[in-house]
Amino acid sequence: MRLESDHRTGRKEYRRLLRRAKIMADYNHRETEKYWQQFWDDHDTYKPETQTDKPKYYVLDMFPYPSGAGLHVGHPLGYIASDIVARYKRLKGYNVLHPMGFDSFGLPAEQYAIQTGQHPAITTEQNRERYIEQLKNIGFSFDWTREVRTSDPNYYKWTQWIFMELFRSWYNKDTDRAEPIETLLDKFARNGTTDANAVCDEDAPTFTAAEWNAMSARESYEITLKYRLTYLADAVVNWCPALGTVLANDEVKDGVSERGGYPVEQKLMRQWMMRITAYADRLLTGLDTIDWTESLKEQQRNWIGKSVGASVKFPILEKEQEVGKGYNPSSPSSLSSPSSFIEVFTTRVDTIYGVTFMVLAPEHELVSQLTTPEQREAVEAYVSAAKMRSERDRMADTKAVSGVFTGSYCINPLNNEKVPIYLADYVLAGYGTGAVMAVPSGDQRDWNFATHFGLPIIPILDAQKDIDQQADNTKEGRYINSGIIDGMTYQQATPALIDWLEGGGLGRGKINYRMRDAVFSRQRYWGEPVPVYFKDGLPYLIDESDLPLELPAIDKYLPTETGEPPLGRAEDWKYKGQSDGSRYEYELSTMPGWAGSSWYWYRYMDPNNDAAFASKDAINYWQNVDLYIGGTEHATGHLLYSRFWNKFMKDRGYVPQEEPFKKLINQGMIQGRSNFVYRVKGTGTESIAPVLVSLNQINEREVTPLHVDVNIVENDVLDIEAFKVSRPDLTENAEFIVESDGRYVVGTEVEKMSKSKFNVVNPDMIVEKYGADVLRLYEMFLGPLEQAKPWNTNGIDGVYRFIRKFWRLFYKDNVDGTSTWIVTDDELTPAELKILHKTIQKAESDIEAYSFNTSVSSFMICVNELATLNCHKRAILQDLVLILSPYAPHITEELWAALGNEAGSISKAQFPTFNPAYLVEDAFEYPIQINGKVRTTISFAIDRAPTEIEREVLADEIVQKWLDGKSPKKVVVVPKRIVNVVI
RNA sequence: GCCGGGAUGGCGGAAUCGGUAGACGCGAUGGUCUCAAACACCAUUGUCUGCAAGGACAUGCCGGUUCGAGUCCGGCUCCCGGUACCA
Repeated sequence: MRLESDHRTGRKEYRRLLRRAKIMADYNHRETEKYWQQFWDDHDTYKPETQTDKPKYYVLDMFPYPSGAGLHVGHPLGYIASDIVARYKRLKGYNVLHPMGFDSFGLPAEQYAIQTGQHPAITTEQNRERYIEQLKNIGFSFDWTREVRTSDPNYYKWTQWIFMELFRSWYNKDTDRAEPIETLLDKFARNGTTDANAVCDEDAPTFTAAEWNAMSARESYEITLKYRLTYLADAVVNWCPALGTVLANDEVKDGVSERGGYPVEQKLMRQWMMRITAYADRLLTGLDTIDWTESLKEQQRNWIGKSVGASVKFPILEKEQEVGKGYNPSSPSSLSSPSSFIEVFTTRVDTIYGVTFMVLAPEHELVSQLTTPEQREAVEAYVSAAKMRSERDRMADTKAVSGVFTGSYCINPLNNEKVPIYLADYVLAGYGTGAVMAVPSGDQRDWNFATHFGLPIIPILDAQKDIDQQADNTKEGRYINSGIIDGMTYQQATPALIDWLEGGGLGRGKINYRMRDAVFSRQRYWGEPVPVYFKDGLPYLIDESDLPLELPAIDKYLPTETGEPPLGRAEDWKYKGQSDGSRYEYELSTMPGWAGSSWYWYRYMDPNNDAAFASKDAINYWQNVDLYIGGTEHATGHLLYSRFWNKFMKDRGYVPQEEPFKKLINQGMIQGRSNFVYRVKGTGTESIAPVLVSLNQINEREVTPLHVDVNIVENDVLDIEAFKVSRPDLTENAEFIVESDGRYVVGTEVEKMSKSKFNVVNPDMIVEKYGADVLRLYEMFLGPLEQAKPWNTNGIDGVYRFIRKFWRLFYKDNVDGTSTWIVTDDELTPAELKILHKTIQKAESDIEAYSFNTSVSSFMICVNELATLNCHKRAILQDLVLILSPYAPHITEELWAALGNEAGSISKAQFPTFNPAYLVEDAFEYPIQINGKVRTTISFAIDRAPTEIEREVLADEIVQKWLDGKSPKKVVVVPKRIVNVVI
């Protein structure tokens, strides 16, 4: 545009044109960013090389669930960090795999389908497209040609295939790995169960080879089901009778369904399970080999919850039996059947003489047998009340003591004492044996229970203190009241007791895990169908050639009238038997959300393979994930299941690495920052117009806070006009009481980011206004990656200014609206080199430490200092462009080309080399402390001897003043750090 | 309840090994430029006290170790994540 100050054009108009022209000449992020995004797409810039000598580097993000609300500013936080690492590693000479995809099965899509009748595949696809568009706008260096979607039949074919492999495998404790089921059958045929050291169901029978070989096909098949790594068992679910469906824990609030508010009860249902407990020990020890944060490893360790203890059998006292009258607890007859004793697991077998009662979970299988007629009514009431409480409520509630006596007794095998049997809901059926031997002197919960029910509290260690006030769980001192261990120490007592118990067949040393086998069925539609059909009541795998078993169409996404899962609605959905043409019922449950995400990092290696989940070549090249970034909320779910499947696949020879994710970083959650306007109470009714008062003008007024859209608020000041337009319901005829400067100041609160709180900030608006580079820099600048923080755009202008200041190192705006390239080839000064190399060093060490916020600030310092020095020299700026490029890929790609390099080639360049020679200092400014407080600073040469420093410091005028004639007690000189004079 | 994490100016945060608390940025205040605004630039900005030089206080709270503690130890408070069917 040509501009002339023409006499016919008024001065005002001229300036208006000038202003427009100036904006145009300034850096235009919209055009530039679009241009390079298109360029990268067109040139497959970020596809890894296939023929290369470069080392590989695999950077992975936890893939998102494509929700209807679209990508919000919290999602990109981790993606930006991983993208910076990916781009940095390319500059460092690695062949980088950096893919993205979608975890596209899940409850919200199904919930939406229930409400609208829309097939979840359709809404999921719409959401996916929106996510991709939003992700592309941010300039990530993903190789989109490798995108995976867990709900795509070409993907879930392999999820189903892995399920089948698990079904076809058992865990051999001798080799400590999973093996094909055939090796187990082989052992059975040769030696029966004697040398089959397997992880299996508790009720798996023992048999000889002859017995095995004589079994019918059905019998032996039934037995193998007890060994497979995926198997059917009863598990507790949230059953809502009114909705006729199983609910997720998320859908249950305060014991009633979130939808409708109907009562929810705990119900046992037949479910597919995963034998993850077989891997408990390897999941534990594997943690020592991977570079994850200690806190995350600790969470997994606690989740697995290995405890070393003993299991002990307490014989049940038959009604007619009397203790001491010919009763022999260790006689074989008293322990002959599983219903003749109660088995407990304890980590403190040494406290067994302190047992004064037994507590069973209300779900314990012996409850009805143990309940005496007099107690039946009370027990039944207690059991049904417990059914209404979730496991978490039961664990959390430690204040209220509740329980009920069954009327029966068992025998403490050590001292033949009669022990009353109670039920209490703090004992969980799923942990240990669902029974606890209660030692009130040593366990606080048992102590509370004993006190409440008036049961005796027996001291067992002479070191126990104040046990009439509270339990004392000490292991110190010597045992008292303790029969065979009287006088022993803890270290002596435990082995002595275990020996005694083992000798009598009454117990044994045992390792117990808190972790339970994982429930793998969901009574849902939008998940992978389980590739199983039922014949005569037994499950069989479908033929591998029939994979993928695709989701059938159904009319409604609800359970059937008879309470079967939604797949029961599918018409004519039956498995066609092999030869005889008969048809069989499919499994009607689907897989849980974590199925598809437990192996997806392998699919990215070779996403379009039809013959395998990924080719051997691809897996052998990429091995495992070098850096994985995602939220801590996955600590014990996804990250544990993924490690489990990975170990299984390694055992079966499909993958080479024991652990899938070498290094893991958790990004903190971005919370919403809600804004509020305040309506004076009593206004805004039908007859009274609303009065809306600014935060600092509320004073004595009674007000109701109302959420206001954060997108019409800037620096906590409301755009009143925009508010009126967007919310006429709240603002019709409204009176606004504003601050003295005319502004309306809103209130704020940190909450979860959600549509209903009007606090969702969408990255697209930021990208449009400030550009993707600014969004990327700003999200990193916000604070440490791993820390949770509320989203707040208050500081984004600073980053925006930084980008323009950076641009002005290259271009100067002219008065006529054009701009001039001002980069020179002048020689560099030591000061400039020092600034540059300080920044190179900082950028490199920060990126290696994943401290992205501090490197952004070092870039700001660098640009500020270069601007102050008026430095526009090519040799400095070219390196600066390179080190900034992982953070701000668009503007740097533009400037890289402007500097005369090949377009689009910055990601193939080399990261500048740091040279420490430029940073050498010859003096250090010592802070001088008097009694730990800095009073002055004095500069000394780097190599100055501490004794000389001490002498000069003491001679210093200010130090003399503080000494006030006294001589110092002590002088601490730490070279290149500090001097402290103690008076 | 249990497990894990966190708390530093008006705000986001920095201080990497126990060594100058508050880098960098936002906001605010004053100024330059402008008819005006925006942009840009300059200066000030933890609190209290003092004319000033300076001094006192200060990293959620209480106590300890140390020449020296935001950092290490003991005891609390509050907030966040997970708690087995949200992903």
